[in-house]
Amino acid sequence: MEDEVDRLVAAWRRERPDLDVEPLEVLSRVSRLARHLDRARRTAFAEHGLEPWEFDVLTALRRAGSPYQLSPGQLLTQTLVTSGTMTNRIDRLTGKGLVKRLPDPDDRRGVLVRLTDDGRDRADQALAGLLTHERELLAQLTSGQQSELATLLRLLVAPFDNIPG
Amino acid sequence: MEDEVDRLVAAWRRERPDLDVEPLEVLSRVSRLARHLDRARRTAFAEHGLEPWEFDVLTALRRAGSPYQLSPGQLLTQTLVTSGTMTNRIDRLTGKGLVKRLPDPDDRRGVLVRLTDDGRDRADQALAGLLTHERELLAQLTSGQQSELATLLRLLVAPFDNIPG
DNA sequence: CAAAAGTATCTCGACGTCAAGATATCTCGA
DNA sequence: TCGAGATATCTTGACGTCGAGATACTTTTG
Repeated sequence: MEDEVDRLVAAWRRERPDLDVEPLEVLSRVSRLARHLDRARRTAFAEHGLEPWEFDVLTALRRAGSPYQLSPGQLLTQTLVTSGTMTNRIDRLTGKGLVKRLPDPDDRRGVLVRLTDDGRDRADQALAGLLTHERELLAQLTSGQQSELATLLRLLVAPFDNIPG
Repeated sequence: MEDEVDRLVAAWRRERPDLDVEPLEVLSRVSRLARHLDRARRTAFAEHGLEPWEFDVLTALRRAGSPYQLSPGQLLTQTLVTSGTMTNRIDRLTGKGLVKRLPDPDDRRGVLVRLTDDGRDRADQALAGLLTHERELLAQLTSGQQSELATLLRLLVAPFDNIPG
């Protein structure tokens, strides 16, 4: 089965036969697949009335474990957005009743963002829905191929995740 | 070597031991790797004074082959942005002298966007630079592992690329 | 040939993000 | 204890994208 990257690589080999475009076979596929996944996730979350960014914030809190609260600072290191963006996001999630701001008892500069019961339920439901959709996508691969793929991808990601940057 | 996804999966198994989060082992790694690649590309392109979106447009024209021209409509299907965005991009690339608009001789509604000589050189240089950087990232893998990875990824991407959507 | 439908591109207003700066508070050494 | 610097969060203005609609032209239909 051919994909867009096969066509992309063929075009480059025609126009730039002097170049070795082999790296694109892996890395362009990673980028394109990620874009498709983003769209699929948007669809999956919409079934639960959530935007992708809402899912990101709610699940970060959910993973923190009871009582499901983190500081805005912790949230922005986990979600890789800037502080202005996070303030805006917390405002909107508060407006929807999915999180609430509490004063940090130990630091009067700080606040704690806590999941409401509704927020926790929505996060749990959206995660279950996401996993259902993702399992379908992976049905293309045998279980052995899936772990092979996970292992190879870990080799590529680990340098980024472990060397600060 | 452990990565962030190992930690993410461990957190979910602790908080939601009832769920099978296996799909995240593959698909979260794809998304995270893609995000890291975006940042690495931004850095690589900056060495040639280009933004990622500029690279996307210029290389689409470059791959079209001589005389390096496409309609705005063809460009927006290739780059997956909306028409308003493409108009804006062509405006800015024209301002930098990397492309120019020509009237379409066969359709007076249309225009053709053509690469200038400078634009073609910049696209060629940026592509070569990108490939150099990407080869370094892939040095983690043997050549055999790279083709294995490409094959597995193609299986996942192909359904998106071949079924319209 | 004329009207209707389709197509190509551009315009415009709303929105989310970022980056820089503002404010309030905390920490630590002198 | 006081002040300098660090820290946590929020505020603000600029920017790029999207999506809906406008405009101009082409194609199809009767």
